[in-house]
Amino acid sequence: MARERKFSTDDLFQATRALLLRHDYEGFTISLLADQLEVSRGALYKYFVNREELISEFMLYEMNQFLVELKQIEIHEGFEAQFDFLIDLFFGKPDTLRLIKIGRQIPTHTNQKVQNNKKQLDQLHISMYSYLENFIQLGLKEGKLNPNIPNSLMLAYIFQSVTIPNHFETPYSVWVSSIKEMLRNGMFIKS
Amino acid sequence: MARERKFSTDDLFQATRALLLRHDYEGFTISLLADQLEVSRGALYKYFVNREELISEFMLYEMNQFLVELKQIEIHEGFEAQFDFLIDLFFGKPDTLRLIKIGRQIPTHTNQKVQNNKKQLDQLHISMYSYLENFIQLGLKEGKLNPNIPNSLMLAYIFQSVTIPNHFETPYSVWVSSIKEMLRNGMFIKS
DNA sequence: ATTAAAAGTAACAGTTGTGTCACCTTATTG
DNA sequence: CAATAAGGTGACACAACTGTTACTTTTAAT
Repeated sequence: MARERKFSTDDLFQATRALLLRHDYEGFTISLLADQLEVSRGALYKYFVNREELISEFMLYEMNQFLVELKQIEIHEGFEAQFDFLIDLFFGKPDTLRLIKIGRQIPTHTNQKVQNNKKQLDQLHISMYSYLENFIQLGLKEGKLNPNIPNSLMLAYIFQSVTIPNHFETPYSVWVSSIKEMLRNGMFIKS
Repeated sequence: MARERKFSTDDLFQATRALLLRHDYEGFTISLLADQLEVSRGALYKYFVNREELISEFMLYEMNQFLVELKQIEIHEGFEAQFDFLIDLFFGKPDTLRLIKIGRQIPTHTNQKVQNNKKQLDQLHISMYSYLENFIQLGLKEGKLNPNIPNSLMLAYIFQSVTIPNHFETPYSVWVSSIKEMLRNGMFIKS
């Protein structure tokens, strides 16, 4: 008994994704989204009550997807294998990592649903960190990681690595292995 | 024969600085600036023709100041001393590094003066990189740096280090020395 | 004291965004 | 084929910006 939709929920999320990546959190507008989906702005408000609700909803979707993939880290035996898996995962999804950062900007002052979504999102964030924390713990237990460096710092470097712009267009495989080398042994030559 | 100003050029730049840091490039508005300086918006337009011109002007000022300090790297003898100087400089001025990034967002589509300021700013950027490039070259010449890692990657890690949030509030000196350790030798234990 | 330049103001027009609403359109189902 | 409910539209009110302008205020020089 309903009219046919001009776009699917998937279309909606995909367009949201693309626009968030192109224009950042600020800069993302409902008008842009409506243009992208070729509907009026009014139509979009049938599916969410405001911008924040849409974005928080989208971020939950995105984050859940990412966690499914990150969970695969547990399949890999040993720290070295997990390290390689992690770097490959992150470099295979640079956009996802950027989105996770962008998603942190959702403001707190808004309706109940958004509050709730933000709470869930925080929970997913914590899940993500606990996977990574386990990874670090394994590395320490195997005596591979330097125990003097704070865990959060090691994780931050791994995260940041993905976002470093390859200005001089070093070939991808060289770039990635340079980053692994940098993370493993730093920039100094062992003396 | 002129009336006394309610704010100095220095006040203007200081307020611009604080607001850019607080609100980012987007988010910085002339209204906020006027409030901060306790003048009307109209008054501000006596000193620049638009937002972009103000910001580009400010960035030139900021960048020139920074380069004066960075130039001091040449005083230090040897790569190790320069490395310590650089880290200390960067960690002493985390805001300045953020501003330099923010300054990269000035749009290209605007008046001639802004175009010109942007060109000058690019020039200063190049100057900055050439100091850093010399630093890297020295490290390579002294056989201290790993020649397999692209220079731009090493510089990126040094830059990024400053912006890593110290979430768990590790004491400052521990934090900085952990970062030096990470940059020097990575997170893996030497085997 | 007059005057003119510089500094400052407040109101205005224009743009771009948000969220809402009455109304129209379309597909299903009874 | 009529009823109905979901999908969609365009116009509206509102807010926050930007940049402009006619006008007022202050101050130093003549």
